[in-house]
Parts: sequence; C-alpha cells; structure tokens
Amino acid sequence: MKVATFNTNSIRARLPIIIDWLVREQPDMLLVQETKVQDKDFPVDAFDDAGYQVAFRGQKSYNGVAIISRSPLQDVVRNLYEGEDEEARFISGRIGDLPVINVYVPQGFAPGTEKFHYKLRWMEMLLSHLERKYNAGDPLLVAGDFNVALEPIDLFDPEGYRGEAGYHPDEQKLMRRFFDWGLVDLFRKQNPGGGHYTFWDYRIPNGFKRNMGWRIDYILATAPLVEKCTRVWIDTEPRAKPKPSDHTFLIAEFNRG
DNA sequence: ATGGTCGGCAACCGA
Repeated sequence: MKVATFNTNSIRARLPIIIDWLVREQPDMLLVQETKVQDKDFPVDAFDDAGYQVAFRGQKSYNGVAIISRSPLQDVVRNLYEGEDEEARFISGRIGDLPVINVYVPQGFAPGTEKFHYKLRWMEMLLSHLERKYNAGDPLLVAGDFNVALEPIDLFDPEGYRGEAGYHPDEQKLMRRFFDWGLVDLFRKQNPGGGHYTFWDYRIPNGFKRNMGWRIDYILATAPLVEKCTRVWIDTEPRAKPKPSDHTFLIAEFNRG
C-alpha cells in the first residue's frame, strides 16, 4: 500500500503535475491540501480519467482538502467539530478497512494574533477528535500539512525562526501530544537526519536551490501501521518544475496484510 | 543586473 500527501497550492493550477504523478507512482491514496476550489468547480473528471475517486471539501479562494483514492472513500466526514467548520481544513473517511484523516492545519501568521490562537485551538480540536472517535491501538493514518516544524533539523534557520509561527513551542507541544496519544511521525522514524524538507517558501530567493526549507508536512500512523511501514520519502519533483509548487509530495509505503 | 513569489480573483489576502 502506498500513501502520499501533497499541499497543492491550487489543485487546478497543479493538475497536470498531480495527474502525471498519480499515473507514474500509482498510489492507493493521495491526500491533498490547499485545493483552493469550490466543490462545484472541483476537477473530478481528470481524476476519473486517471482511474481515481475523489472526496473533497473546498471553499472560495482559500483552504480546501481532498482525498484521491483507488477505492472510494467511505464514511466521509468533512467537519472537524460539531456543526459546520467555518474553514475547509478537514476530511476523513475509510478506505477498505483503514481509517484516514487529511488535515490542513492553519498557518497561524504570528504569535499573539487571533490567527495564531485559532491554529492552536484547531490543533486541540483535532486532538480531542482523535481521542473521542479513534483507538490508538487500531490502524489509523493522519496526514497533511501541519504547518509546524518540530526540531532544529526540521527547518533551515532554526535560530532565525525561533518562536515564530511554524516553529513555536506552543505548536510543538501540541504536535507532541499527537505522538503521546499514539501517532508516529513516519518520515522521522525512518530518516533520523536533518535537511529533508517538504516546503520551501516562494518568497525566499532561490530557496529550493539553496535548500532553505521546512519539514511541516507529515504522515502519522498508529502502531499497527508503523510496523508495516517499509519506506518513507520526499519526492521533490513538483518543487523542481519550471512552474513549481511550494510543497512536495511525501510518500509512505506499507506491507499489506 | 535599480529587479526579487504564487494563486485566486479582481483589490488585495493568505501563505
């Protein structure tokens, strides 16, 4: 089984990259964030032609998440909390026997702002959602763009960004509560070294060429899946394109059974 | 080298 996550920064602008990648890599599922498309305009046909199903929740201009999969997503949930989420950042379901959660955690802007507090609240809501609805002893995948770098080796300039949004102790504490609950950061488990990033900010000149990036996208899994995980890697192809995306694909492979 | 990011969507906002 092969699972990937990718912040698309517009699924329509990135559609050829995504379809090419699906055809070449043939994953069982691809979790995407920042689709930036309303549901009525989601490019369903392109995925159908490539042999994939899609479940999505979008909104105008911002955010938006989708799960693209070989077999259809079942028991789909499009809201993190009771009632209707004001922002399209969460979609979950089940593919075969496997429960899957796809998240686009708020970026947070800057500590002390309302956006930053919203980010922390959102992560707390996700945590309580897990505690309420899932058992850490059962298989579960939680992946997406968490907008948090955990350790100094997870961003190019830890000193420079210390205490800012994306590298702040309050965010990191919340990330570690996911780990305490029973989720494992699969990339980190398989790759103890630093300098491996999933995001390079467009605003840093030649940031990708100079590897000035951040590791803020994750594939997290509970113990029964961790032991089946054979390989985790980052595919920088979309970031190296002439018309690059700011994030890259993060992929994990598992033994079946 | 007197410039220097994207995408959505129509003037800026968010990342």
